[in-house]
Amino acid sequence: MSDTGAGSGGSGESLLFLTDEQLRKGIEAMFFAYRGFTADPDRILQKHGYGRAHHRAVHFIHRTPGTTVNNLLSVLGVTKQSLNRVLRTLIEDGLVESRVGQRDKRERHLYLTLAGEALEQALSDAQRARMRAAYRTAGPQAVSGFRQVLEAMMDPEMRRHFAATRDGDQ
Amino acid sequence: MSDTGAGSGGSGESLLFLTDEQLRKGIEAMFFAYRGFTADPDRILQKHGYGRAHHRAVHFIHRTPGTTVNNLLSVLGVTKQSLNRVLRTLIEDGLVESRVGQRDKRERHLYLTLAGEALEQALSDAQRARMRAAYRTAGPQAVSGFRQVLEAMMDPEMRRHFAATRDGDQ
DNA sequence: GATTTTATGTCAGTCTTGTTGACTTTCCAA
DNA sequence: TTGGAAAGTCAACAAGACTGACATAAAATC
Repeated sequence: MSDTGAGSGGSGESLLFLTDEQLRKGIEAMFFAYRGFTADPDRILQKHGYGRAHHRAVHFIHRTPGTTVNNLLSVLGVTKQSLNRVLRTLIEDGLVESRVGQRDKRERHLYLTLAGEALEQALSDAQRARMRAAYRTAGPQAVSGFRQVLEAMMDPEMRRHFAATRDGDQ
Repeated sequence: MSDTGAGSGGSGESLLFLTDEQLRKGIEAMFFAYRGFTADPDRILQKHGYGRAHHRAVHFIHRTPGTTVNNLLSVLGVTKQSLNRVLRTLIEDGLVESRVGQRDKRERHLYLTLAGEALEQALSDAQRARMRAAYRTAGPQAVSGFRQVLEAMMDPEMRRHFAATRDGDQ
């Protein structure tokens, strides 16, 4: 999946003249778009007294129910102290359940409670709505390119985490 | 899960069948890619004792020399107090020069010094290198789509800021 | 069985960067 | 000329990242 998506073979395709100006526009596009990308969930989170860190935790626990703390750490790329602060509040608030592992009792497996799923739903609905609108505006061709460039921009380890889940559209 | 995004009928272009799963992948792609996007500058900044906020200020002052603090505020989307702390250190360290406005003496016009330009160069070189590599990997078709989706994802006000500068590739 | 490693959690302290509130200087308009 | 608005600064606080040290329990290894 990480091999060049250029695919269609022609060597003429590699004649990509990228001026610094074009690259700068790409950089600013990432900056401005990421703000839009987080704006809707941020508003919802604020009402609950949570931050982006909580969103990320909830998102990835939803994506991979039963994931361990260590797993989550490597996906999120933060320290355990940092994650722990977030998880503690989520557990106290009854959004996340932490179950001792059966095979390995040192591990804690994380699950969203019904309340946790409800918050995840609200957050991801908002984010998906924006993503869907952007996709619709840009069209299917653009969606494919969008994903290809983003994947190529990741660090290899992140790309592994990214590719680790089912997909469906490529 | 929630509503599966099906084409709303109508025009041929809207035959975009977007499952929640596909949208979730797009969301995660943004998350992971943004980390890669900021990783290289972050390493450079750390050596200088700066953070991302400094990078953003330096970037936009470079882009629009002579911009006022207020201008910068609306682009960056933070409070003036927050920006001020960053600007103060940059001015103290001799990377940014603040000149009192001629027409309106309340305004401060911001410029990068030679040292400031040097840091900007180092930061944007690193970021452009990654962007260029991603573009090359993904191909020209993908680059166009990437930009289209990102622009569609921005809030309208950010889109204005984004579109406000010269472009070159579209 | 003893030791080491691993997984997790906690406490304390620092740093960046966001926030609000209060203030000064400057401009402009009634 | 006076009062309000705008631009910018200073101070204090909060979220959330970090490091470092330490505790506990379980698994793995010797």
